[in-house]
Amino acid sequence: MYLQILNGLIADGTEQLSSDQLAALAGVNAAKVRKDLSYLGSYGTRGVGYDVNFLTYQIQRELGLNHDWPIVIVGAGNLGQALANYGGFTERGFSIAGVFDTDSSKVGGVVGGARVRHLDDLSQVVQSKNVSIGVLATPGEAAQEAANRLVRAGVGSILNFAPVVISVPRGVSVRRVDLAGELQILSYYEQRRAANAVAREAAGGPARVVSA
Amino acid sequence: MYLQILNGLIADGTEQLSSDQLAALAGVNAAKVRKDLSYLGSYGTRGVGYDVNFLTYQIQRELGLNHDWPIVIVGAGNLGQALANYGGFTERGFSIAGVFDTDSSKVGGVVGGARVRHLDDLSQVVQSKNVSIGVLATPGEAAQEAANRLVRAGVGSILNFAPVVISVPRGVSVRRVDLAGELQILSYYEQRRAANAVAREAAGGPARVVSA
DNA sequence: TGATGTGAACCCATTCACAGCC
DNA sequence: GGCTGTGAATGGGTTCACATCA
Repeated sequence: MYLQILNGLIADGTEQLSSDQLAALAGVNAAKVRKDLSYLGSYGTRGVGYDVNFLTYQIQRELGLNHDWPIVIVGAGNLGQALANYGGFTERGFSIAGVFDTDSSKVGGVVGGARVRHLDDLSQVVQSKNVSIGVLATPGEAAQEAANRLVRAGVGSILNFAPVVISVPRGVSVRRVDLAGELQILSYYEQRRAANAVAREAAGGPARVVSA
Repeated sequence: MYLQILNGLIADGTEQLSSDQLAALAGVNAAKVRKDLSYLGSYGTRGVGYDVNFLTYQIQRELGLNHDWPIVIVGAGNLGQALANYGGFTERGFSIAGVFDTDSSKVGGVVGGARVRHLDDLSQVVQSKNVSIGVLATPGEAAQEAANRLVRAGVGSILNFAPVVISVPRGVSVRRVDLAGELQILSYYEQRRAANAVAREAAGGPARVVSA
């Protein structure tokens, strides 16, 4: 998140900022910002703040973003196509080494400027292009099998967009993005908000509102 | 996450499960599962476990998922189109009340079975269809202005897919999904894994591997 | 016996508060 | 004076351990 905010500041031309300012932008405590950044080293200047460009560079280096990471996308359905077309990945240093599917009506088609290949070719591409990150964008039913294939092919990390929890061998990292789940969380807030509104109306007094 | 796992179990036909089993599936501690579920009430049976269907219903009710939530999608680019086409939202009770854009080349087109409308019509749709959740899928430059419009239209919660942090008035909830950011986190793991592999090779001994 | 529900203990991220430095 | 960097204090989420009950 800090990195994203810093990128925005660079675009604006800002060159210096204090932990206070960064904290306000990130919506966190200033002490937390300083503590977090202190784990990277002492890159601030007392009395002045942090140099935006330098700090950005240090965070990128720590995250391993100083070189390109090739990724593969498994699943060329709605979501897979969107992710392949989505410029945000390549913009931030993740090149798409291949898009894969098992559906013969999809294989051979072009998505995001690349031809869709059959999942059987996964291993070959992962190994020849040194891919270590895979994106899972299959339907739920196919997700576990696709994950198995990714692991067997040698991928070490999986970003799972499928609406199921997958299991992987120890040592493989998984992050799951549950798109509908995010909406569910918001619906919870909205339900609380609605309940509060009702309570307020009944009491005639002010009521607290749920906030993220 | 519990809900998602439970949905999978229902599909499998599982009817009972213990906190131990659920914990294993969720990758957490069994005590945590029991503590979490205890906040909903005492819906387990000592010596037996939890009834999958009943527990699912209780979680859904708590999250406010016992009725449909209409949502609007702002931004009909790659990501917006994908989200509109993505079946996962409607499947889980989020109907798409409208897709909006400011680009005249997109307005009037059809996405996800619905016509794309101009952002100027946002307020009208939000109010007539009682929409309280908005999905932001615009480019970064347009995100803040689109968020302002969502808030003005009366939306109370925003799911932000734009690659920037937006600010909203107090009382409005925002959740941000940073797609590339997720990959960045994985790239960090991979960098560590690579560093460990090098260290192991140098030492000739076993090395620890980073895991999520 | 076996698994839940929960007070108490624990642990670690967050915050405070201030010394240290520009 | 102003802001960083960090030891110490805090607070709350997580885990333990066991009373409780089917």
